[in-house]
Amino acid sequence: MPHWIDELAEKLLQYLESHFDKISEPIILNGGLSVSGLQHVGRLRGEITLNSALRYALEERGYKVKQFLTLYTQDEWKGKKPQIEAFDNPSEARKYIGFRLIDVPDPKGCHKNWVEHFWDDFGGVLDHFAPDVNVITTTQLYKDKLKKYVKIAIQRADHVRKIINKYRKRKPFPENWLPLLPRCEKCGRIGKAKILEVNLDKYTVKYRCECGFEGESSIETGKLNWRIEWSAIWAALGVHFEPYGKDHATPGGSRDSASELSIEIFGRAPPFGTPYEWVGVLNPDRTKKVMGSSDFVGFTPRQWYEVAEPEVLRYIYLTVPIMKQVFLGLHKVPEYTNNFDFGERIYFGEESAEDVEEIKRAYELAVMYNKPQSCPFRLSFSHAALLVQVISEENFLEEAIARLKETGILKKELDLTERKLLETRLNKAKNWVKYYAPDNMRISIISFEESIKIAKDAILLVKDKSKQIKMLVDKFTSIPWALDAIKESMKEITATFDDNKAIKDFFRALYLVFLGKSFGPRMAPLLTLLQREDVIRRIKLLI
RNA sequence: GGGCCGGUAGCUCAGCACGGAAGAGCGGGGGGCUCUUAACCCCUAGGUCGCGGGUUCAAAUCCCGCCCGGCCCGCCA
Repeated sequence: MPHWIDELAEKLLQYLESHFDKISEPIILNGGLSVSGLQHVGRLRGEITLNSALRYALEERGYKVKQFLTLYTQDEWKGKKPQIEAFDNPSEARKYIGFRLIDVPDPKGCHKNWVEHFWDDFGGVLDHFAPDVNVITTTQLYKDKLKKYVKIAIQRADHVRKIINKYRKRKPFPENWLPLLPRCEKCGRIGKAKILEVNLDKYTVKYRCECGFEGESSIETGKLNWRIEWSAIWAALGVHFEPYGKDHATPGGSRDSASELSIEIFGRAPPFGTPYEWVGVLNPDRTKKVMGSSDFVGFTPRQWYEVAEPEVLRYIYLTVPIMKQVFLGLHKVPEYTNNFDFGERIYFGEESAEDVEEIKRAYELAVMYNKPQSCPFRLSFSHAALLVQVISEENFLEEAIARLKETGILKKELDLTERKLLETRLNKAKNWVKYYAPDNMRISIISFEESIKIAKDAILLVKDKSKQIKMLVDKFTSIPWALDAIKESMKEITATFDDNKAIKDFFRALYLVFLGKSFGPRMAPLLTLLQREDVIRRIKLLI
């Protein structure tokens, strides 16, 4: 069975053939986001990943494609509780209620405004999740491409009204209503003013605002009503495809009405589309919550990018059917990465499974233009997470490679691509350990005081070995403090033990004294990272 | 009132569009690795496939009804 992206591509091409005169190129894909708050990772699902994968599929079929992302920056800032609380001074924040998003100041003062502040954690890393996305704002569109369609909408206001009123039986708009929300120049709020007169030649609107101010402002600073706005954007950008969140998908909902307006008012077939399900957060305590921008629930693409590879997220989104809920938690990055690696091995035929074709395609669409030539060496994420904790900071890539060879996990020389991939993964793992790793995956040396306490138990494991341990201490005092010498010394000691059980107990005792638990990373490399004196005084506790 | 998604092993889920002896990963348990990792390798899950009907030689898979959970829309953008 073909991947759903390919099915979508075929359907889109059919739709374009039957609803547009011919398939005009480039094919325009658009997505839309209102920057009402936290720009979470869920918004990468439909508006970014889906579109970019679709784009890739269409390009494979020989079409030119352009991918847009429209930011709804002209929308009203509603001042929901979490939005207000984003400010240090909530009472002051209330005065921005009704402002356009673009006019609300940055609550933290580090960017030009609210939009730029919250866009940063999404837009700043967007390239890594999908290349060549043309990001535009409605604020900009109202100054250029949208003007023509704003005029049409106003000229055909009565027709617009009749269509929209079909969808709002309870509160129909009155006659002489215009689909325009002007911005008051005095109080700064949008959509609070009654329109008195529109001058399309000057492109201005006279209004009387709720605040009492009567004035005239440029239509550019206001906006169209939502449904007509959506269809106007389609017309202005020439959109052929746009996915939409499930909130728009209800029959008779905003997508349906916008489609009708597109045909009736702008004489243009609406874009093809598909609804998509929202994404939720999965917390380590297993509670779940749907991600929400203005509710500030979720985490951002930047947060993902710090601890995980972007293609891993793309792989998730491309594996799960688009109408199914997905819950994501950053604590599960190792698992997600494993799944991605699995897909990669399937793709390169290193492993077999059922439904191979779909897995292969999901992988291909996840990596797109960054596909390696052949199946690269991959270090499992959880192993990487442990490894980064026991190698030194500087030169960590070389050290990691040496360690991996030593333990037999890496058996060949890495090429440049593989080195790069490994380096990336180690870096992600390092951050992941810092922020999200559960305690039992953290390796940390306990204090000497704790060591003394725990030694009482540890010593029971090696109670008849004090002679050998003394010998070890002697060796440790005299050898050069380096990996090989440490390893040699330990081998010499354990060689005198009677059985495996004794060796195991010996190591358990060591782990207890250093880590406070009876297991841990390979001991010798760990010891090289510690001070000789510290190692010796702790081992002495076992005598 | 309308719409979507889910209910399969302790957990996360795959399998259902083309019905044919209940699956994977993780966790848990056991073992291996001339040296010790939660790396890597091997073994181990006996679960009313939400419930009830129907179709069929055969249903987790198709049809009908119901129950439970999560979510969206009901005229904001």
